[in-house]
Amino acid sequence: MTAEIISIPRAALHEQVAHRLRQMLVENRIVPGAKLNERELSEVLNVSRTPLREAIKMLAAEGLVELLPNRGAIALELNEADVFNTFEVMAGLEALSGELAAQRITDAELSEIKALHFDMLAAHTRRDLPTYYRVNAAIHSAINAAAKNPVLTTTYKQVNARLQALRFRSNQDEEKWKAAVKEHEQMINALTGRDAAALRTVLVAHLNNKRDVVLGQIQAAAASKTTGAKA
Amino acid sequence: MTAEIISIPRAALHEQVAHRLRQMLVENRIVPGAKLNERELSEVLNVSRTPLREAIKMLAAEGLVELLPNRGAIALELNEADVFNTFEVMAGLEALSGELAAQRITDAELSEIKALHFDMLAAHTRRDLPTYYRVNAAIHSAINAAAKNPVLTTTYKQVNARLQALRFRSNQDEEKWKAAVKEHEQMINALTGRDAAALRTVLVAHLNNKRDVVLGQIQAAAASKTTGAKA
DNA sequence: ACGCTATTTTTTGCATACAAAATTCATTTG
DNA sequence: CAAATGAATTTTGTATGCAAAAAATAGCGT
Repeated sequence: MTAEIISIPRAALHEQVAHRLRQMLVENRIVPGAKLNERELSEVLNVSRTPLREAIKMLAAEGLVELLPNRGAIALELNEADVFNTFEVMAGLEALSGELAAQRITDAELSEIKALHFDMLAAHTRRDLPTYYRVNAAIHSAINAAAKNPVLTTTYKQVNARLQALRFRSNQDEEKWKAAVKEHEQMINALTGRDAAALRTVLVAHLNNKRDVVLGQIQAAAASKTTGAKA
Repeated sequence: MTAEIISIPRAALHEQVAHRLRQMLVENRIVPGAKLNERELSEVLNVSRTPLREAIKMLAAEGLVELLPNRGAIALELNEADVFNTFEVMAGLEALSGELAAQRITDAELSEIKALHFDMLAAHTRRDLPTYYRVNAAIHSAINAAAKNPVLTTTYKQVNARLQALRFRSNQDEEKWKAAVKEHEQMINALTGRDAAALRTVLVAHLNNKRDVVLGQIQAAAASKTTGAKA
């Protein structure tokens, strides 16, 4: 008697393809502005064009790719204004997450976030940026989860995904990094005190700073490009 | 010489289909929970199943339909918790719209909103609910536009679309209607004074009341259904 | 040599065809 | 007669084929 042969009726093909494309976009394996060639992708992903096209339509609705009539799809390309606007919405969604989380978080959830906070401090102390990024995202995700609103979570993830692609791996300003860690401490305090208003304030400030860092990097990248300096 | 035969290279078929399906869903021509039969719909819409399925995938990504593996798609069905959560997010998005609008609105935009406000008062005085709804939506839309953030507008529309389907045509409580109009007056005042904080407060309260009205109607509908009373 | 146009090639968009899964319906059996 | 089983039908999911549009290329003239 084999235990559970029906491993799991794995997700539909178009779902798998959408998932893999999302990864490729977020990891910059498909760079912003790049064309999504259907024949090429269907070969790489080993599926026919039909489920591939269905997946691309989903990504378009999610705002990860742009559909050009009769010219296929291209990976989302954000100009400075787009980044600014997207961060503005993210700040609003984070603020809402924080407000609700402050009201609804359980002690267990709060403990876990505090643990993650120490993980983050460790990563910061080691100047381990990748781990810092990962833990940082986990903390924001945990706050969002504590808000206990699936609609908010979905909306948050969808908008956030558009920004993931431009998560520069380059080290950010040491001073700003310190400030970010400081803000995280304030977040923990606000959460512990179940102070919704305070958490909103901290999160909005935090997101605004994040926005400025990213915009600064974009401007720096643009400048080095025009002057011909290498990355 | 015929004037402009090439009217406009009309949108791709899957876009048209998505648009029409959205309408059918929002207007409750496809009721919540109903199956979207592909053969049936492709006959009604006079397209093959390929662009139809692409459109359905887009609607799924927008959250207007739910995809059931190997069982097609069904129109979004919201339980009370879903409605509550969706309104919670809408309140956050409205609040953000208001905050930004208070900072960025032009005198011309403000004048137009004031004009719409009078249209709304007229509709209220006439007890003309359909017009009231239309103008009401136009005002909220105008505030959103005044925020001048396309990402916010898109997100707002997408989440709001999920609630459109349950916009009951039934008359709401007279007292609550009056309260809603009162809130709109406060909105105008806050906008005129460019008072972002005040507008946020009013809009959140306004959305919470809207939420309660809708939830009340859902509960009433559910109750009359179980008791067998007719609508 | 350069720019413009015509032709080929590629690519997208839609329709159709086929396979697999789910649903329906009839039949059988307790 | 009800429940269960199994075949027939319907429906979804994927692949392929074909037409139209866009892109690339070659040819032409200046």
